[in-house]
Amino acid sequence: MTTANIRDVARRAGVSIATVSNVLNRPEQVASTTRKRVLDAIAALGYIRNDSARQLRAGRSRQLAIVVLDLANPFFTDVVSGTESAVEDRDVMVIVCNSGADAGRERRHLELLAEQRVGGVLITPVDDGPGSGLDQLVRRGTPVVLVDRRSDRSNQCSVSVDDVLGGRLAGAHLGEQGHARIAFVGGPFSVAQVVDRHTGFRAALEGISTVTVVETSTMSIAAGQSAAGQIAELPARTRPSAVFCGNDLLALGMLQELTRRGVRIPEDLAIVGYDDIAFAAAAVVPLSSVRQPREQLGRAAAQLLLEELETGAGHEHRHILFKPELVVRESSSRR
Amino acid sequence: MTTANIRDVARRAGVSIATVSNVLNRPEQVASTTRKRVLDAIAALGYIRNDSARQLRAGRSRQLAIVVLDLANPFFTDVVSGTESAVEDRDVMVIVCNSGADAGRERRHLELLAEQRVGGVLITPVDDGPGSGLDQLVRRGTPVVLVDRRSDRSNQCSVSVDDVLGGRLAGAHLGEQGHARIAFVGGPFSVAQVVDRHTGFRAALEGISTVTVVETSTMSIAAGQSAAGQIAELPARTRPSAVFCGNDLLALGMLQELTRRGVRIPEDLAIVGYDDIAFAAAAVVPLSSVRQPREQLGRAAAQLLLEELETGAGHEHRHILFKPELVVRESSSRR
DNA sequence: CCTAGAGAGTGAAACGTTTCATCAGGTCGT
DNA sequence: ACGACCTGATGAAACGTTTCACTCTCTAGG
Repeated sequence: MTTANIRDVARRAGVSIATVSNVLNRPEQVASTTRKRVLDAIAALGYIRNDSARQLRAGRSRQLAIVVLDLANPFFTDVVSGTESAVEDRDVMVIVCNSGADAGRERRHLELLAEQRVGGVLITPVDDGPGSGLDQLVRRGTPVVLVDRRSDRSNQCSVSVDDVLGGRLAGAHLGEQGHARIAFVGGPFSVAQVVDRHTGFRAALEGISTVTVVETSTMSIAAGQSAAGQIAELPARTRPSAVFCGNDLLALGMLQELTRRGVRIPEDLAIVGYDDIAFAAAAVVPLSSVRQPREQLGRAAAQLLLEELETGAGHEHRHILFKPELVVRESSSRR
Repeated sequence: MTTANIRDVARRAGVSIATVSNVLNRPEQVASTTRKRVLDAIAALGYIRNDSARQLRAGRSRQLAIVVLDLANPFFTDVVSGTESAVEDRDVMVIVCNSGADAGRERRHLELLAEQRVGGVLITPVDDGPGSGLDQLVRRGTPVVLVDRRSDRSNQCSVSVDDVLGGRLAGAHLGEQGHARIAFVGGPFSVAQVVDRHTGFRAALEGISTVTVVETSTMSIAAGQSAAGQIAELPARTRPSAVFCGNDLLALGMLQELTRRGVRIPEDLAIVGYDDIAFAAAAVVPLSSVRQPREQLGRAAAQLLLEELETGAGHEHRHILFKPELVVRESSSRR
């Protein structure tokens, strides 16, 4: 299906292609009668700009990409929805990519994005070490904003949430409730978020209660279920009376499996999750959780990126740190 | 940041640009020593193909798009993950768009995709009437595959699941359990899925039990909660002893709100959902649900699209209909 | 020794825009 | 009446590929 091009439009309207282009890009510069003629021709032919040509000429594209760790986690879909709202009617397209926490997939995505010459990338990276796809992208000069991760390097913006504080909130809350033995469930400890949340958590409970750690290999519902098994099988005197889960998926899996085993939540064991995804509030035992401003995260990141695209070279990289907020629900409130 | 050119590569390798292009696209046609020289130059310069130019020349792009109704619904993220798996290492990029069930957003997305000259589109349409963005796209010759929706027109492929059968499975199951009064919760009835599921459901219960309908305006957790309120407040003698929800979000909202009001699931009231998203199985009272082959749906749709792209004009449109499967869990099993 | 053909490489056109410098024609002030 | 200026329109170059038709060189077969 060979689509009409700008030349066809020009011919039909009896003007030059430059004029058609002007109608499209600087309508005020062309006489209204000509403009009308051109617009009619466009409508008649069903002309649609060819963005490839546009980009080629412009050197850069009007596409942004967001690469998330796990599209199946509602946390990330909310972040995505935040960035989408930030670019609404900006004449920009957002490409959503899912790395699935796999470095290979991440690299492949970034390569394709580089070939597309995307204008910029929002990413929660799996691998941002030297030589990684991300590293190369940044070095090539593509604006990149890290999402949900503070950047160690200074050649990029980042938007993140204070995970240490989040952990501390959870810790303080459970401490106040008088729990003497508490578990932290999450992992792997190679990911910064886990470390930070754990650190804050521990700090808040220093000298107040003992904290045991159940390390998981992922942060999924299934991992939560199996961690629940481990905890339920501990001898009664060492079993914790509360757990803090590294995210809500873990917490939901935990909640289910413990209930199945006859452990009552929160009477026998209190649970606090992290992220405050919609499913946390909607659980049969509504889940206490450390809320992250998910949409805001995505929105702020997009704004930073757009800003960088506009200011260009003179841009100063910024690092935005949001504060999380504890939402107490039934799963951790002693009645 | 001006990136290296194919011309730069050619110069550095001491060959013509045609040869560089050959190395990239038909490596077997160039002598191995030259090839090596070119590859070295590419590596040294960090050359990256410019896809805009490539597309411009080729006339079409190597991008597919999938436009979903609601990215926050795990059902759709699973479908997306299915299509992603189908195009793995196909040297194709999938663009994920979220219409959010909003016709305006859908149209805007489709316009941008048309400008990109995407190779094809997978879509669960909000609006596919004449004059809609989708209609125009198809008319321009872009291959389109409908997802989770059977197509009335014959100029496109479609992949869907037999919703009437799904409704029937749910109905038969609840009928067998001896429920005399059953409610169907879902809506709006302007969407085909709702109508079909309801139809099948009713058909299975014909003459067995009475079915009342609670129509909702969306299929969200919140809608489920408010529907639960309505049902709980019915006088005891007309209150149903089982409900079938149009999707799992509704069912989860329902499950929570009813529990909160002291209704025991499944003893006082049985619940069956639809989709079988991960959160259904993971609920505290594991949710019975009509399972749709979510990833398969996405995968099959992508395969159909790829097939159409390869065969070109001679392509015969196909309509794939999957069969759903009832998964009985605690929420509907009388013990 | 001559020619056919294979193998390897190349020049140039084409894809569809945008934009810059230029031009035609008209208006205005002096 | 004449230059200065403005408005609106245009021709042509450029963006970075891919590909077609072509040339050149070398080998093998007769």
